[in-house]
Amino acid sequence: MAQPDTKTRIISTAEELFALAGFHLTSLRTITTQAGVNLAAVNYHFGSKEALLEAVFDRHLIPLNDIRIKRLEGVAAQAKKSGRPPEVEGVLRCFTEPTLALLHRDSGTGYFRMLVGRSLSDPDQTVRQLFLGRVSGVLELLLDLLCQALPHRSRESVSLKLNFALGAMSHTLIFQGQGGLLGGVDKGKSIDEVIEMLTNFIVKGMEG
Amino acid sequence: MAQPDTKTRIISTAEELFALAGFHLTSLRTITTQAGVNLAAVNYHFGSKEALLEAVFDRHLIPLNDIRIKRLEGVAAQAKKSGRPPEVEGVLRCFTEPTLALLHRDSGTGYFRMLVGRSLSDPDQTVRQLFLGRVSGVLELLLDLLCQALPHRSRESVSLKLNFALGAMSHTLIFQGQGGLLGGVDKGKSIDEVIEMLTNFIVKGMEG
DNA sequence: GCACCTTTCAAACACTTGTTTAAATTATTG
DNA sequence: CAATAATTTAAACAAGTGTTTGAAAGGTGC
Repeated sequence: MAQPDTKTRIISTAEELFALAGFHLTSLRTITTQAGVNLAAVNYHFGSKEALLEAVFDRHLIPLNDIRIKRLEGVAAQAKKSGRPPEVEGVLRCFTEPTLALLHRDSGTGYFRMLVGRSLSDPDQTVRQLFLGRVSGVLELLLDLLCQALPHRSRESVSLKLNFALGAMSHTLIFQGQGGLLGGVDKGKSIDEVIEMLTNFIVKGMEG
Repeated sequence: MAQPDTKTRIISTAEELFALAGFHLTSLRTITTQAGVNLAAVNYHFGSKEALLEAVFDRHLIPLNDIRIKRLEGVAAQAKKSGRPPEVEGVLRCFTEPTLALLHRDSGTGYFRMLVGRSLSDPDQTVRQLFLGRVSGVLELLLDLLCQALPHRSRESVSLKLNFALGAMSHTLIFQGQGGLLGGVDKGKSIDEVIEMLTNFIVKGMEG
């Protein structure tokens, strides 16, 4: 089978290493060696290490955001047409389902899943900002719809609860599939069960 | 006012910088300069940078764990005496309340709060392991009690939900007090309100 | 064939990192 | 006070970092 081209090989290797060891702890020499390319290839094809991280984010995050936005806009249009506020669960699923789909192994996003999970709380400001800049738009749309779905709650309360939900989500993206925090969690649970349980957890917490 | 001794000054400065910029992105030179001590002081007093991180963790984490364990054991004893399983909310509060108390500004743990919030999902394996090794005992005790409180749920399910709850908690520790993810969250909420809302969120999600 | 553009390569660049050393200073103890 | 121990200091160390350079190699079109 033909090897992917240099650029793709670098992105894939970087994605894996960034997810496992973090952005700053992963050196360009480690990436290029594992990818089987020359050290200078990163700066030639991407310009800098930071630009490489952006490319890693964009490869899967742009399609993911497209899906999330389309679904959210669908729910918004539906609500407008019917004249009734959308349901909390329906709104949340627009966001959780495409995101948690990253947990599926066959989607080829195993390492990207971990990277996303960690990025929001990454101690490195560069990583945080690059990531947040790519999701804040979706999050604001999500927040707007949640406020419609919970008209008796203040925007501050809804925003706070959304933060709780995002924390539960990103934590799950990191640890699910590698045994959970305490180990042995995902023995008896299929990925779809995990997705359903997390969605239910968030919906209950949001509505309660 | 007399300055704290060298060791304490290093720990406090390191705590702040580790929380803000992460363990590996914070150099010993930055720490020692800001602390007003000589570069070699870290290796003299602690032995290594990693040992310094351990000292930072231990200063607040040991007392915190003592409180959490005492409260959990209290609930366990109470349940045994009464012959009835403990309540979910009571068990969870043993853990959440002392932990979220880190959010209070007057406790002098402002930066430690962020450090704790990030440590579980830190991309640096060293940070993760040092932290996890200090909390796994409490987490297992917590899981045991939660299983008693939810006898009709499998241990896997309870463990999974506990992971959701921990994600929401650590996320809150990071972002609360600095505007939340999308900004402007903590305008209208007191810290005690936040603690109550998070506890309620977790309890509802756990029971549901 | 030649010329042109893209890509690869080894080497070096300037810089930062954690750690160590040995001398100088301060504190403590007999 | 003298002597011993504890601490602080400036300097150097070896190793690793992202990036740049200029030459070599490969591909494409005329």
